[in-house]
Amino acid sequence: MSPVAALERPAAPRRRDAAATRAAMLEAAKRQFAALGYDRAVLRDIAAEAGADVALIKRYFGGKEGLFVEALKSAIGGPDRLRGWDRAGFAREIATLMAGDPHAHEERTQTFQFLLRAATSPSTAPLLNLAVQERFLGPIRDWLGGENAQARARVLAAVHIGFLVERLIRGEALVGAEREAFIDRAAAALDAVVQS
Amino acid sequence: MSPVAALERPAAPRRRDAAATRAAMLEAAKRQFAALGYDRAVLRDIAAEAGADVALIKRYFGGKEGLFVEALKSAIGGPDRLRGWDRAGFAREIATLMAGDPHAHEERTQTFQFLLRAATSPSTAPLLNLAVQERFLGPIRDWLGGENAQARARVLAAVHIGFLVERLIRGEALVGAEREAFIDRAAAALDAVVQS
DNA sequence: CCCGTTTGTCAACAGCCATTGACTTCGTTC
DNA sequence: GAACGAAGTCAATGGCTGTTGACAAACGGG
Repeated sequence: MSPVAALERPAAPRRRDAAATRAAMLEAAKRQFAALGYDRAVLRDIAAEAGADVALIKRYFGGKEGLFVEALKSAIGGPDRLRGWDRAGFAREIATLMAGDPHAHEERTQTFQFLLRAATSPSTAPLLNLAVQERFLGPIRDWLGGENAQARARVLAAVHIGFLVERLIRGEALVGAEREAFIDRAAAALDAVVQS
Repeated sequence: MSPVAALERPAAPRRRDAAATRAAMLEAAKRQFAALGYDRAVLRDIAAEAGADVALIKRYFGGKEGLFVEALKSAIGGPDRLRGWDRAGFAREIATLMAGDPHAHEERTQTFQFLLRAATSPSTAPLLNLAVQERFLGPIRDWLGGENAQARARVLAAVHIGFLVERLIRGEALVGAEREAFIDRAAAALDAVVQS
């Protein structure tokens, strides 16, 4: 019934490669967790989507929670992601991003859903908190510098998150005058935090 | 172990009253769903907290989903928080709320948590969309007034939600100097939107 | 070519939980 | 006060899902 991996020419079931299957499972996990949330995501389905067996999840990740943490880290990315941002363009760039681009946002949206779901689920919130602290708040704090960097980083993260959620709820991208107005306001809000 | 309804004098098991037990179950459901989310919330516990039996949930609400929807409606219909806010105090009030209060952060954030967690349940997405539009975006827009009210309302709602989520992830309330700094910055960010 | 190790597969288990229907008790009406 | 319906209780059942250990196949070095 499901169009999972129906047409994956069964003649070449992928040469045995632990790293590859591990990566495939991680990818599938990100998709499933994003779409369904932690509790509703089913290990069997994740494994199936990756073209692997459930038992391997235990072997490679220890269990469901381990898989989730690993997927979370993979989704958030490394702590050096902020490198190269400049203060001037930052606010408007983020704002434009959040207004929504009709194209090319598939992957980003998925990551968001993933993070949002993780945030709103009590079972995973502590895990997310840890990851955010290490890979988001810390780097942003350092990037901001100056006084009260920690608190400002918190606020910045909150505002950022807010735009992501709004974008997610809205569903479609903004257009025309409303889009311009939105970007202006959002950039102003972000700048208010970045500029001390 | 759990301090559910242990001390509800068992001598007076409540005179038979369908409406009352229904209401009690709804109240318990709101609490449990807010605290645990849809999936982790257990009907047995909800019934127990309401001092009723599980089977009645089926009879009165049709099932778990029905109970959830009903609880959501009930939560949405709560008091309107925007009434009486003035432009001057608004930002700081919200910011303080989001910093977290070591005490008394039960009732106030429960509804918000419930709504946020509900956002991840596909079956309630339309319901929630409507609620956000009617009870959040609409009032905020009217309250803001002036030019580009709609766009500004979007941004304001987004920032607000962002703080909610950040609070949810963070888990604990802020204290001391960081708390003060956070409130200041958050208020500034909100003000940047409110003041046209 | 052989053997140990890695990789992948299979089936069963065990716990949790919503659902369900039959049964009992209470309240009300005639 | 008898009978009917509503309110509440109880136990069992069935499905779902994470986990687990035993087994088979492939790989690679000696």
